[in-house]
Amino acid sequence: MVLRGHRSGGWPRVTMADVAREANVSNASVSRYLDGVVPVSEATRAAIVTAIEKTGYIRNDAARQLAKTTSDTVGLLLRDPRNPAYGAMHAELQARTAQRRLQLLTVASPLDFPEADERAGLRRLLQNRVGGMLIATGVIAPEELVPFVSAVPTVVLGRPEEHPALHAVCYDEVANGRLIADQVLALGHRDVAVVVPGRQVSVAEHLRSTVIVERLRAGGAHAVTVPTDHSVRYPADRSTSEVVKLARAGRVSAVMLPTDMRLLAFLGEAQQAGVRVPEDVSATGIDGLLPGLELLGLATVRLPVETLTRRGMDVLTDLMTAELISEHPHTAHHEAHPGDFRPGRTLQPNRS
Amino acid sequence: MVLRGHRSGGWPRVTMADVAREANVSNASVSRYLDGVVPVSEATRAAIVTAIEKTGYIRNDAARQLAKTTSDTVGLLLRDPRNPAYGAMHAELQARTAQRRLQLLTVASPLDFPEADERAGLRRLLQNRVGGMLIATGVIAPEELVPFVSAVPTVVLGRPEEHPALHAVCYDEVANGRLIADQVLALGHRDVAVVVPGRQVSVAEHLRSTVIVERLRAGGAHAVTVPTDHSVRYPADRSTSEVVKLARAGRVSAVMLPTDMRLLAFLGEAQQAGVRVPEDVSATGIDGLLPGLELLGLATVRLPVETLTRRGMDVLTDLMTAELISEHPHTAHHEAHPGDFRPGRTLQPNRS
DNA sequence: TTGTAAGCGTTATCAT
DNA sequence: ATGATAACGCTTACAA
Repeated sequence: MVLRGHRSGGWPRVTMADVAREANVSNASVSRYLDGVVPVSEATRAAIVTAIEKTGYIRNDAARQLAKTTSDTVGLLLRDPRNPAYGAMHAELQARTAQRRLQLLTVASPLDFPEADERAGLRRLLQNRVGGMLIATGVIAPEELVPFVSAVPTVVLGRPEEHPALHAVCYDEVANGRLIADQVLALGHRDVAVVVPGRQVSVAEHLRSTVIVERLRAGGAHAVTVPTDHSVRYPADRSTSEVVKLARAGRVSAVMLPTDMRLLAFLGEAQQAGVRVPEDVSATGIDGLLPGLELLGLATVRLPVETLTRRGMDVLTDLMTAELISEHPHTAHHEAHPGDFRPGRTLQPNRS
Repeated sequence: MVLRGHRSGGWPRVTMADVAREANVSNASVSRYLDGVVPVSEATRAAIVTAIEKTGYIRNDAARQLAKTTSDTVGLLLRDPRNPAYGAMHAELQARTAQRRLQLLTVASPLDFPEADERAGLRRLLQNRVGGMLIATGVIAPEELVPFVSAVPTVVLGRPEEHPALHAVCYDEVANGRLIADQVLALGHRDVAVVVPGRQVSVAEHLRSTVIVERLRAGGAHAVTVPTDHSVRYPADRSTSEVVKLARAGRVSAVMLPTDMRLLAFLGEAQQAGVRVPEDVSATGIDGLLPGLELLGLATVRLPVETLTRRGMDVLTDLMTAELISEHPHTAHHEAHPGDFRPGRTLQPNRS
């Protein structure tokens, strides 16, 4: 499909030259006025302003980007807008970029073909010559990311990243996993089911779950792992039914899931199967970002989105300006931010 | 802040000319190969492919856009990514644009300064010379939209729009309001509180609520309206406490809110105030898009996002191709899609 | 099928 | 402070 763009239909596009002619000044003056950094005389300013009003001129960003070799657009690769955890991140980043007078260009990757699409999304961002990139908890492997990173300042956001060439501001998934595992242990649970997504599903989820399992075992509990290769789409995949089955059989007194969306899925299936939470089995998630969380009484860890996005933007802009002065640190920046445990009625002392 | 972009730091940018030189062909051949529509000989194809591999070339989209006067990017103005209703829309649209080999450029407007920011967002989209625009339930007035619309094919999405110059694919808020009001009436409620947001908060919400009020009154019920000038941020604004007060005083047997997020806020405050839902008062929302909906048992109307986004993209691409052949319909296209009532335990027969 | 060259609408350099 | 004019990297007639 070939689509005609802006030039079509309506009036012929008005360019900067039109404005200049209308205002009886040079092209350059208009450009300078628009930039606002070099001062122009009051007379020309006035002429330009009215000319712009009259013509309805809007600056062509493509031409601008081509002429400047710099960009004030930040690219965001976003995993799944449907998931409130990413929605919150998107909203936060939007606000923070606006604050810094930067643009945010968002590319979302549909859940269904993550790998291929994240690569394509990355390319699209690069084609747009973004000045910096934010990778929000993608599934793409670090090695694949590295070649891109040499082209543009990039910060991996949210997902734990140890790669020496990738700057990262992430959730402290190790701390988070321990935090909630300790709560479960403290309440006397000794037989616990844990859903463990593969790392190709989500690096973060995989890490959370494995940490939880380790911690449970270190604490003397018996942890039953239930693997899954499916994304957190609600409603659920097979691992959920698996866990419900374990609960119904009384084989576990608690069920732990790496995200609140999965917890929701579990609660839904449990309800249908007649398994009561928390009477029959306790359950926990991680996120703390779902609207309605408190009403449902989800026991979870609240991720620090606000801190994450703030620090992420800090690091990225530092990087972008550092490149400006050709200062290349050879050690990538890594930082991790733990969340807070949020008690909820889905997690109760073990009564069995 | 001045930020250096792509050109900085890493290697000097490789251009199409570099690829052409490497492959011993002309610039034009490379361009044609990349476009894929005009065939090139096998020999040149092979040479180009290896040259691209070797150089790591990535096409500069700004230059491309400048040279073509058309764009295959669709701009999306999105209200609030934190709200699952918009998150769902975003995800859907992402998938649908990808399907049509179009790009989706998203600009989100933070809740706090809707009016000014939506105008700015629109400008940004236009500066990017998008080939089409999707306005997802903004708050900006139709009159303000019209001048932009003459520049680019535009479809208003989700929010009810009657303006003769604006194409719109929206939720049938009248049908939705009636649908749920009828349910409440049928269950014998005769004293009902309705939260009514101002139209400057949200055109859609305003309409939903006023329709509900009308319908209730037409059905012989007494409707208490509680106005609000605040956005649907959870937790709540004063109108929520107001409604809780009415419920506690026993002045109403049901409370109706124009969105599920508001319903959530109400449920939260009610719980804290010791008002039981549905024992003391029934409550309804509209959306049906919250994850965990069924668990909470929200009585609501499920909005048809899938249909909306599909039709929206249909209309937009029609418009974009119609402009191509200079065919200008003088009557704007309007269509509305009703949702489905979803029963939930928050809505019960009136027992008072 | 391939190459040449004239734009596309800005910004930036260098005079003035 | 302002005005020419050369990039910027690509597409697309038009020629060959």
